[in-house]
Amino acid sequence: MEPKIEPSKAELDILTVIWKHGPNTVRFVHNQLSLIKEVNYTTTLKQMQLMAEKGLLTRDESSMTHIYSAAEEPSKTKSHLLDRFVNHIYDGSAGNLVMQLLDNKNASSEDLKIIRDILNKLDQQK
Amino acid sequence: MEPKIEPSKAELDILTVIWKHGPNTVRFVHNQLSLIKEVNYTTTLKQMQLMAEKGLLTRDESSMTHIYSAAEEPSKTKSHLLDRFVNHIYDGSAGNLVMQLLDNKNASSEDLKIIRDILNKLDQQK
DNA sequence: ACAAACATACGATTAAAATCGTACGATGCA
DNA sequence: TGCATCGTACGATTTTAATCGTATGTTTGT
Repeated sequence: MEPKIEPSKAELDILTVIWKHGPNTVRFVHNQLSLIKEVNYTTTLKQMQLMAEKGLLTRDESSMTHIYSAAEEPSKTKSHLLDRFVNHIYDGSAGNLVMQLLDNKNASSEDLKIIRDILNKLDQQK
Repeated sequence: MEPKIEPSKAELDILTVIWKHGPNTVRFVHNQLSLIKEVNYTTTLKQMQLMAEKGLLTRDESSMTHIYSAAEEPSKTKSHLLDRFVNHIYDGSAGNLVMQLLDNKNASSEDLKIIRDILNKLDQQK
């Protein structure tokens, strides 16, 4: 069983980059982060080193320039975060969450289609 | 325009109590918190005082025992948190979120019904 | 009246998260 | 070869969140 590590805010930013672009160097991640916030290179480096220690990332040290990867499948981590979110904010009810998502929010028609498709698929499975 | 204050973890715990039970005293909130975590009374007090300063809570000081309320409609705050969550974790796509919610997670049949109903309602509005 | 229980206020401390500066080894190339 | 560039390591600091201790006033019950 994997430890349920809660990535912090800054850590999540880094994970997001790696989720999106795949395993990469500190330099690359840092450049991406720089697009959305001002931060020192060594800060990103240190952060990623700590994340590797914690088990959020793994790294390949075979070449001098280390390559960092997400330790878990993105969907697994996201799923875990989603779970926590639903429990904390929506009292564990997925229905409540979706209700607000569709009611209050601007879900695109694509979103609606996707959701409908999923529901249909679930129907067929029964 | 309200300030978009990000409630911290501990603050969210407090908000959750007030959302659930309505405006209440520090003592009451503290007792509820004590059910899920160990914390000193004055810690809860201070936290709520700070939250009032920040504008997360309002308080009625007319009687000696102050009554704290959520400053915003729960749905508004939740909606804001949900929005941030979707943007951060699911790249802004509500569809992606729901997909995972229904695919990976155990959405109850009630949840599914709720979601279906919402979709139908949205259909009719068009 | 007065002690026990409960209230707020608030400074101080502790804990956790995030950032940065500096040292120093590798690499590339003029 | 030597210097600019890029890499990691790591201690130290800063910032933010969270907690607590103590002071002091109010209420309540006997």
